[in-house]
Amino acid sequence: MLSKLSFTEENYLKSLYHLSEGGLKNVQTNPLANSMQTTPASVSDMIKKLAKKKMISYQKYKGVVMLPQGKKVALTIIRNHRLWEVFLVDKLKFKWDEVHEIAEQLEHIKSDLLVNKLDKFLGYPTMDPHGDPIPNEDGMMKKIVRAAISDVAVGTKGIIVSVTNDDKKLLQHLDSMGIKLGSSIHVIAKMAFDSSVSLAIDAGKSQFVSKLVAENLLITLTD
Amino acid sequence: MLSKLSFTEENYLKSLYHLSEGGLKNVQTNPLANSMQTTPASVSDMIKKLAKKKMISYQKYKGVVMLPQGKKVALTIIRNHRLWEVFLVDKLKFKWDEVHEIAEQLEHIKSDLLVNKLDKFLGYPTMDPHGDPIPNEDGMMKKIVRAAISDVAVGTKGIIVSVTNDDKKLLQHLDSMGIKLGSSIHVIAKMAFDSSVSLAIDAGKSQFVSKLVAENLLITLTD
DNA sequence: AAATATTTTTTGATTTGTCTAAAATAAAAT
DNA sequence: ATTTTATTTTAGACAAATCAAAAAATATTT
Repeated sequence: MLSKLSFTEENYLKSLYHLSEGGLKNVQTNPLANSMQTTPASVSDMIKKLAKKKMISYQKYKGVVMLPQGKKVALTIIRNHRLWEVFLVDKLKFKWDEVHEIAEQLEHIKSDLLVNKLDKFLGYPTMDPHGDPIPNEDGMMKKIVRAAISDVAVGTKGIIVSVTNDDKKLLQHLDSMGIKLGSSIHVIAKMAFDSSVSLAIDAGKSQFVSKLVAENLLITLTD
Repeated sequence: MLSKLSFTEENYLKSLYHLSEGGLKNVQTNPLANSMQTTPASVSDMIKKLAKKKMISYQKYKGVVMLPQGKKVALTIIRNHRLWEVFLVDKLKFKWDEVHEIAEQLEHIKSDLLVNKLDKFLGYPTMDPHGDPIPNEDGMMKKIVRAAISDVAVGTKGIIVSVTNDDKKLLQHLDSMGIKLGSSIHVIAKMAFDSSVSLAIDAGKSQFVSKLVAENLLITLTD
């Protein structure tokens, strides 16, 4: 049985998961303290507690390695977070940049049934509004390949997952072309002359975007 | 500005609101301890803290009176709770009686914008799945009207909130007709002959119930 | 009004998460 | 191989929320 974890413990495991790149790497005390916005002393204390609960293993002065149970908890929290973000954006019409703080709270609601029903309600999304993959109940997630449109070959298809620039004028420009997060993209042609790119947006007729725009649109490749 | 309150403090205020019947009555330590499933000693401690934060006023040994700020907090929590319950039942298809625990967690998520967007998404409901009224942003709620089905006019719509008889045979009978707490009811017709009533249950096709059954089913009127 | 019972508060302890300052260890530089 | 620097841990303390047991105040009974 899973011993119940506090919000703080869950957040430590989530941070550890990210810093260890999915549990692959060893994590030191200082980076973790930095990531958790706390002191190395507090991290030392918490590490001992998580080790006692078999979530991580560690040797004094040698850093932390995540154990399977700890990874599982972290992936559950990440799954919760990302599903709630989809809910907030798709259903409640939040902007994609307003949802993080609220999802930080919602991710700790404890009920597997709730999250699974939410998943179903949302249509089993595989990606959150920031283009990050959503783990399934078993912690599996699709590996996502991201690239700027300026970097991919002609013929590439993908989905807009990020705009790496929040200039109001750019966002307005994209809006007027019908480009938004989640839009499907087909790269039709690239002009050698000025590096502008011809795109089909949501299977519509193709339009040109400038080199600068193409550099700021990240897509995930769909096949 | 609202000083931030802990989950526990919010729960105390919610309990106080219910026990004081909306802030009208004085509340003693023991009933509050009972309601919070804790000891009188803990209640004494917490009362002092809430008084210091101007949520309540109290005199030693004389019980607690809610102050406007405390009532406001309590009504916000109650609003959150009931809106989330509507979400869980209407959107995620939880059963009526499965939602309380999860709503107890969700009610403490701190974001006014979130709750107001949820309210809109749900179509500004005025009642939760148990037939209790949902306060609006200003803490106002519709006064709920309850009546036996035998007493209401043809055309009335409502939600089953109580069965005033716990005879096993009645409960089995209701079950076989798909009538349960939370079922929505539309009174289609009343027979003068035997005072039996024709009901549409959960917008299904109409069925007859006897005078005796109609007298034992309480609904809250929906419009 | 005194005795008894009930209710409430205080006292002192525990747990969780945190911190600062000091000590211990490891890594880097000389 | 020392010394210096950086990192990590320990020690001791604090605030929040809790509890059991003892003390104090109030209510009720006789």
